[in-house]
Amino acid sequence: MARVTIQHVAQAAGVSPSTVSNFLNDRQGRMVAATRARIEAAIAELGYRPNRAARQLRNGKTQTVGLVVPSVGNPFWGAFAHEVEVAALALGCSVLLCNSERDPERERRYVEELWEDGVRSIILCTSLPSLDHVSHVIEEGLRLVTFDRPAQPNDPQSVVSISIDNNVGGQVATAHLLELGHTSIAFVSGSIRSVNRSARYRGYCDALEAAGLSVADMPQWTGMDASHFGDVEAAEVGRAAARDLFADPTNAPTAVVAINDMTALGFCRGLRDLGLKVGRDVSVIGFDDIILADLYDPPLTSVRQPITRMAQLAVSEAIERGSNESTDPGSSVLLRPELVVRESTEHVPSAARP
Amino acid sequence: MARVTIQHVAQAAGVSPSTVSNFLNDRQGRMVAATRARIEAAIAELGYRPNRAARQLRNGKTQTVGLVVPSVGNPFWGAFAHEVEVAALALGCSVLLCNSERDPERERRYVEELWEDGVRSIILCTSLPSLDHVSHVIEEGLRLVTFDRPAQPNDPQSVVSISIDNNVGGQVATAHLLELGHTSIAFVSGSIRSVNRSARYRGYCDALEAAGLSVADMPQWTGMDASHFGDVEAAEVGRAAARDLFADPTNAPTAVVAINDMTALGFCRGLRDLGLKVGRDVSVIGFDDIILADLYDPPLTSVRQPITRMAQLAVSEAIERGSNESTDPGSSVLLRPELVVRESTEHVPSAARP
DNA sequence: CTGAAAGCGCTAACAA
DNA sequence: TTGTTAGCGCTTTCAG
Repeated sequence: MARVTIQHVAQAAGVSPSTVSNFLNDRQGRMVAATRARIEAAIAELGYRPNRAARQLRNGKTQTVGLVVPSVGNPFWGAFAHEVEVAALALGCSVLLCNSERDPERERRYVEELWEDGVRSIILCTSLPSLDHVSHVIEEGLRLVTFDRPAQPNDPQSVVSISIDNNVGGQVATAHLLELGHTSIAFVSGSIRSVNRSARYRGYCDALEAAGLSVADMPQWTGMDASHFGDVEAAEVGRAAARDLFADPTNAPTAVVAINDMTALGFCRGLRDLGLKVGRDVSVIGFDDIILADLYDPPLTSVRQPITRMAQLAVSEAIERGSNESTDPGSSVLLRPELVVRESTEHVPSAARP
Repeated sequence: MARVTIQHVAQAAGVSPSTVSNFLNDRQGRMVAATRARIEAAIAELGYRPNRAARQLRNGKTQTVGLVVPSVGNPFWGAFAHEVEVAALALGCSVLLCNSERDPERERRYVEELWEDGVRSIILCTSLPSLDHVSHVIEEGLRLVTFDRPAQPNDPQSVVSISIDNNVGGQVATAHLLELGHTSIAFVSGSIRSVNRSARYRGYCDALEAAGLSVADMPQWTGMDASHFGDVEAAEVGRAAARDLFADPTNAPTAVVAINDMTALGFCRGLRDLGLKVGRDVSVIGFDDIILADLYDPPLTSVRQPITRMAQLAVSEAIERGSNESTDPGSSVLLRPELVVRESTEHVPSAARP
């Protein structure tokens, strides 16, 4: 059977194509109930489904929302992508998924391509300090929602940001360790050259200082070089950090704040390589609270991001704004992270006490 | 600046639009070198990019490949989606991602919608015994590649399947446990109502029988009911299985083959709840070899699926077939799984020996 | 070897 | 309140 078009529906309903089009586009006020009913019936009977390509060609836009994540290979982003897809589906949209590998150039290319393909709403999971690489598209009218990156002073007006308050997250994580009696706490991250990471780091510093401790006195791990930017390697970073930090036992921390759960898990693995026991010997706390945090042995203490809620927010900002104007453009939504205490953090080991 | 169309290019190159179109569609034999060069120059100068919507409207197809996975929330599928995206990118295609939650109805709807939207190539990660729910679209010309589901006798001719040989996988896993001296080996799965799962189960049975053991003598876990079909809950399944199997210690296994790594990890977690130690007390083996298998404590023995290779195959079958006709339609590619031995499997504990 | 013209399915002026 | 019409940007016969 051939494709059924708006013409067929019009014919079957005894009206003109434009009336059907009006019907389809929620301008039903413009027609009398009987007409509406006839169109409805015709659509149902013929099993008509509007052709997206034609619609897009005509309107210059899709019903698709673009989602650019660092990498779905990382369980956190996989879970987030999943939530985004669920939320978008509820609003009748599909999701075009792209992995940026945290490469600014790939981010730019993807955003541009999506734009060229008629995608007018993009959720960009980036944490680059600047949005310059995509600002020209924003100026043309792209509705951009950044995720995991609070708004920065120089961001274009129209951008909305969804993220947790990473500074608070860093503080909460560190404070938890301090309360357990730790005074030698390292911060482990592949690179803190991104706004959310540096916010977490600042939270860590703030908490330390509030406790009268100096960051300079903490065991330092200078991380891997910037070329290891991908999220797939997050676990590798943690593992390397464990190896390096404990190479000199006199300078080894009793606790660690990891930039995310994958890094934390990698760190735990590294500890294991060294014959150290997570919790008993070294406390480890991560960020994100991915499913695996609870599955791990020992279950990992983590700072939870409420991804379901965040995905809903991101999608509704991306899709519905313009019609709803629910949030002020240029604003940041900063959700409160939640500390989930499990067994990877324990009181400072007695041997290390004064 | 306004959109640059094929017209502009034509004008700039001093030719007609149709010539440019010919150029674009690799019919360059139809024009003299000088013309070609002028068009190339014009495209470069104007920064022309063809409009996909128009192209699609005209051709009735996209450059997009649809990917339907059970759920990117499961790290295995996240990793696979990532590999697919990489492979597609290399071929100039984008990926439209859909989560079926293993619901046949959602699978059907997604496949239909993708088709309606002009997507002509779909990688469907399903393990439903029948493809009936999408066969009408296949008849209309959909290029379908199934993943994780070997071809079945009644499948439409044109379908190509990519998967590992799950039967062999099940055998290898079980044989490994047998070699370690285990004789009480349970099989843990949420449901084996899918072709790949039942193949793994059969492999398990085969190996047992080859060793002169009877499946009926093994501790049985009858799984959760079919409503728990999602991949997100895989870990829950494992955890529940551990609780149930060890409720009656006289009937507890010394080793377990889990249907996948997430279930295996959940099982390990369940063991921990019971104060049992993975490896020492109970050996656990999973399937997939997700990144986390190596990160876990103890690192998980697993049957690896070569996802990078599989993703490449799936994408090239989905996109390039028709031009290439590389593989016979209707065929199955069955890759060999690889046993990765780590520390979650050990010799049968002495207490359990005769 | 290249150009002119028709039309894919839909929408938004504008007319009636 | 509904119909007519003119394209959106591209490809593809069919003439030149």
